[in-house]
Parts: sequence; structure tokens; C-alpha cells
Amino acid sequence: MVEQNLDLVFHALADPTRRAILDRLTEGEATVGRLSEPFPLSFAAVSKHLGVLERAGLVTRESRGRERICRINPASLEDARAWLEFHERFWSDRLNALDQLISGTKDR
Amino acid sequence: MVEQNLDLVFHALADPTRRAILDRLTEGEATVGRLSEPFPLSFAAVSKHLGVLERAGLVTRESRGRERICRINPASLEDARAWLEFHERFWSDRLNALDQLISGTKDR
DNA sequence: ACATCATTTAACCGAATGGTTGAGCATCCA
DNA sequence: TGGATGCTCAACCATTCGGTTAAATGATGT
Repeated sequence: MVEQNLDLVFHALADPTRRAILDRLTEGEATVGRLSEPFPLSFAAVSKHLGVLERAGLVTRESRGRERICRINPASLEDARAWLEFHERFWSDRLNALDQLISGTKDR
Repeated sequence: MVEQNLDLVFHALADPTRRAILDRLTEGEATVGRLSEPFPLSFAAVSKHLGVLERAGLVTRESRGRERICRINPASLEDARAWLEFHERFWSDRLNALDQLISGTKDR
């Protein structure tokens, strides 16, 4: 559940175009057309990227007339950030202790 | 540079097997063989996963005799965590302001 | 009604991913 | 020396990915 969500979120974030889209969305909501402007990509390609972001829960698309306006949904980021923060902190805290432990016990 | 590193790190984290490997490595260093034990995968598959993690800078492999011992390198996580934390905080801070802005320009 | 605009969907393509098996390379040990 | 062990590399396969163009859907405006 959370695990699979992490798959989707990390996968979505692993693409520079998608991260750029998210960056752009931090300036405020935008339509698909407006979002695709800065990219040398087809309209459809950006729409696909938005699909990936939406499936990961990072972005919501809402129909307004014939446009679809996109917004960021930071909630999904929280899972990923929590995972990273936990692991990073865990490792940082343990690093010295681990080194000592390792050199003392050898692998077994 | 940082951007490309984010590609590699997020991509590496987008796979449950690789996250499990990282989880396992938090318990201490381990050889490739030991790491592959809990997975219903071939040895070579796990070795490949470790390659992905290593290329992302998340893991280091060091030869020790005929074994290769793997360790976590939390430094690379930092980039990803920083990216996420910045964006999440940015969005959280902006969310209310955005809502107001939006409901001001359009009815709600 | 009609043409146009905004967006998605479908079909397709080349490249990358995640997996396999099997060969190859060091290293350890009897 | 020779055989087993630990691991990587190469070749292969099916699936997914990121992109394209073209057709389809749906709302707008005249």
C-alpha cells in the first residue's frame, strides 16, 4: 500500500521533465497547455507525464470547461520524504557505531 | 549534475527490491550473497540491482577477498531528501495562499 | 450547426528495465 | 594443482518507458 505508492512516487520523480513540471506548478495552478509550453515536447507527451504524476498522487487534474487545470498535491510527497528522512537519519546516526561494530565483529 | 544525480537516485529508489536491499543494509554491511538470500531472485539479478544502487551513489561495494561487501552511503540520499523537503515545505506553505488566490480569481 | 480549441487516447517506435541462464574470473582451501 | 565459492558479465527475452503522430472526445463561440 504505502510500498506501492512509494514505487509510483519515486518513479514519477525520477524524470527531469516531470520534476520540472512540478517545479513549474509551485508557481501556481496551470492548464496542460500552459504547462507544456516550456518543453520541446508534444502536447501528448506532457499529458502523459501528467498522467504519471497524477497516478502517483502528486498532481490533481480538474476539469474546468474545456481546460484541465493542474495542481500540486504535496501529500504524496510526504511518504517519500518520510522514507528518505528516516533512512538518512538512521544511517547518519548509525554510521560511526556501525563502523566500530563492523570492524569488531566481521561479517557473519 | 545534481539533476542527473536525482534521476539516478529516484530511479534507484523506485524499485521495491532495491529499497528492501537498502533496508537490509541498515542492519549492517553485507556481502552480495547474503543480500540476495531473502529474495526469490537469481544471484545475478541482485548483483544488477546493486549496480543500480551503486551508480546512484547509494551503496558502495568493496572487494574483500573473493567477496564484495556492500555498505550504505547516505550522502546521496541527502540530495533527494533535500529536493523533496524543499518542495513539500514550499507547497505546504503556499497551499493556503494559493487557495485564496485561486478562489479570488475564480469563484469557488 | 459548425469550426475551433484543449486535451486525451490509440497505435506505434526505439531504448531502457528487470529478469533469466550460462560462461568467465578471481579467490580460497584441501 | 585443482576444485569449489563468490561474484560479474554477456546474451537474450518480455515488458515498460518516453516519445511521436493521428484520430477521438468535449466544451466554446459564432
